[in-house]
Order: sequence, then C-alpha cells, then structure tokens
Amino acid sequence: MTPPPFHHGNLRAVLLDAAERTLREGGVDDLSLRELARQAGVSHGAPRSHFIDRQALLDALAERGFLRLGDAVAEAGAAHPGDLVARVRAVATAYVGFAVRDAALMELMFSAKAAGAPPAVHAAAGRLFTSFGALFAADFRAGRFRSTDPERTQLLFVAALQGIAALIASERIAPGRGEDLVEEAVALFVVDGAPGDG
Amino acid sequence: MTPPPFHHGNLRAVLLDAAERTLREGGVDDLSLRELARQAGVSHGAPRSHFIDRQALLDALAERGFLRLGDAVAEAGAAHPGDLVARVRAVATAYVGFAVRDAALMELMFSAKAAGAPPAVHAAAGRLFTSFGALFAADFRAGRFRSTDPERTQLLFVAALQGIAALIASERIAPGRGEDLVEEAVALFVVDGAPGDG
DNA sequence: ACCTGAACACCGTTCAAGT
DNA sequence: ACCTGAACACCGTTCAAGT
Repeated sequence: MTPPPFHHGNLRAVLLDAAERTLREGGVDDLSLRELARQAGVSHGAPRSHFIDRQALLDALAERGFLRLGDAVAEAGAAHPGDLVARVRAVATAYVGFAVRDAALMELMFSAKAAGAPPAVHAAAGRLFTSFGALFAADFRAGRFRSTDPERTQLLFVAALQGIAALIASERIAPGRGEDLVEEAVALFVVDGAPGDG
Repeated sequence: MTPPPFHHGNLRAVLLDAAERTLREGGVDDLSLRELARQAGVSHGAPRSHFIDRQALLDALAERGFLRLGDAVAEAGAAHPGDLVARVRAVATAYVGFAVRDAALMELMFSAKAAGAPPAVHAAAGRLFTSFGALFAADFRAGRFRSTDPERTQLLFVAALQGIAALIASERIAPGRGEDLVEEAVALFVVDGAPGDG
C-alpha cells in the first residue's frame, strides 16, 4: 500500500533542479549524489541510472548553465536594436548579473574541469560565444568598436565581462561596483560610448 | 633503530610544497590531507598540527599564490621604466602566464571560497591589487590611459587579464591566443598603444 | 528501463595517548 | 609542541537483485 516512487521518468530533472538549488545556496563542494538522492526520496544508487558519476552531473549542470546564459545574452542583445551603447550595456549587465546571481554555477561552467568536457557542454558553450559575434557583427563592420580585429575584440570583451564577474564572485570588489566597471567597459570598447578619451 | 621522522618542524612547508605539486599535476579535487600525509611519510593525523582542516590548507595555498603573483607582477612592472606600452605588456603577460601555468592554483585563489577568507589571504590579495595602482599611477596622471577614472580603469584592466586567463584555463581559447588578447588589451587601454582606433 | 540495498575503498575530522 | 593510531560519519562507485 506504500505509494510507488512518485517520479516517473523525471528523476533526472528533479536531481538537476535540486542540484542547482544546492549550488545557489552552498557551493560545488556541497553537491553530493547521495544527498540529492535523499532530497528526491530515492535510494542512493538511483542517480546512477541518469548520471554515470558525479562528474556527469556537473557536466549536465554546466550545459544547462551555458544554455541559460546564452538565452539571457541573446534576449538582452535583442532589446535595443537602434542603440548600440544601450545594447552593449544590456548584454554586459545580463552576463555579469548571471555570474553574480549564480556564482557557483558560473565557476563550475568555467572551471578547469571544463577541459575534456562532453560534446553537449562544448556545444552549449560554443553557442554562447558565437551569439556574441552575431549581436555586434554589423556594428563592427561600421567601425563602431575601437578595434581592427572583430574576433579579438569580441573575445576581449567577453574576457572583461568574465573578469568583472570573477572579481565580484571572489568578493574582491563589491557587487555594486560591477555596474561601474560595466560602464567603463562600454566607454572603452564602443567608439563615442565614453564620457572622455584621455 | 628506525629513524625518527625526518621532518623537524618543517612538515608544514613539506605539505604545502606537495600540495602545490598536486595542484599543478591534477586539480583541487585531487588534494587530500591523507594523501599529502602519506607523501610526507607521516600519519594521517599529523597535518592537523599545522592545518586545522582542509580549508586551512587551501587558504594557505591561496595566500602563497597571491604573494608569488604579486612578486611576478611587481618584477614585470619594474622591467621597462621608460616604455609604458612595454611595461603594460610585460605585466599583462606575467599575469596571464601565471594563471595559465598554475591554472588550478589561480582557480583556488579566485574561487567563491575566497569569501570569508582569513586576514592573511585577504592581505596578500590586497597587496597584489594595490601594486597595480602603484605601477601606473604616474602614467594615469599623464593621461596615457583611455580613461578618466584611474581606479575604475585599473580594475577593468585586471578584470580583462583575469578573464583572458579564465578563457584559456577553461580551454575556451588556445593558450597561444592569449598573447593576441594581451596585445589587443594593450592597444585598447593605452593611448597610442594601438595600431588603429576605428 | 529504472530503482533498491549491500558492499568496498576512501576521505575529513576528532581525540586520547605517546614523545 | 608535534605526531600516532583508533574511531566515527560521510561519500563515490560497483553490482547483483528486484519490478
């Protein structure tokens, strides 16, 4: 008469959701397959059916993270079609904001363990980075960025955002300072996006 | 007749050196107090005398990392007293190079766990960041950077370097591309350090 | 195909005891 | 002051067995 396990084929999603919550409240070190199984009300061996080992769970989390971040960036990039400065600012804010809100997930996504990651993770990450290119390609052709090499500048821009997020996540600077640095980055990268030039 | 333990008061240093090696060959997850004790030829409880727990070992590693990186940056910054572009390039290369060679250590230094770190770690990190300011203070006053706010620009510059290192460490870009991005950063931040401006 | 539950090796941490 | 060694709780992983 005891009810059957109430997850019918969605245990994988349940585990991932619980893992994201744990990641947000604690950190990567708090992620335990056994604890997740406990929260889901299944035996400690059950996750094995969906994740071959702990790393597979981490990879799945990273993939979902890249997909979510890619969506956030694409959405921000579509918001201000006519205003380049506002668009760059929106994308930068979305990127840094995601990294701040989900610092542990972001750390997971960009950890050294991403090396040799499964194809799905690599694909999701690639989708994010190429979307940056599509957002500003026309503006690069129009010479609205302080650069001669679009690809280099795009990477450097992403690197700057990534670095701002890292400084905030490691509490080297306060979260509020992030907006200042985003503004400084916009001023630096975009021609005429700056209050001053020297 | 068995020899006494051959570490007389330097077990702490022996453990830290072994930990740095493990960090370089493997990753943070490979760091085990028991394994380090084994390598040092002491009992598994011995490290307790020098590190209250695993986190204390990690903190000590982070502190040493910040000190080494601070030295490397200061040395690079003293190399080209008369040539700003060369100096900025040297500092950037030193920073990114350190992050690439000791990727796992760098990740440890900037991990979210740096939050609430002991004063020694915070002090070592602060020493690094303030040294950046001292290196370029005069050049900022001379208006040789594309900026109106020296502190913001310094932070953004560090963020860019940090981001370049992160992209390389996570294998999002090849290590060789790091030099390109450093060059692009120099061109962008330093007035007249660029091949082109639009 | 998915889940259970026992088993094994490993780890961090604590602590009384030795020198 | 520093190290030993037993003890405990917890974890990842494997695997035979159930449904």
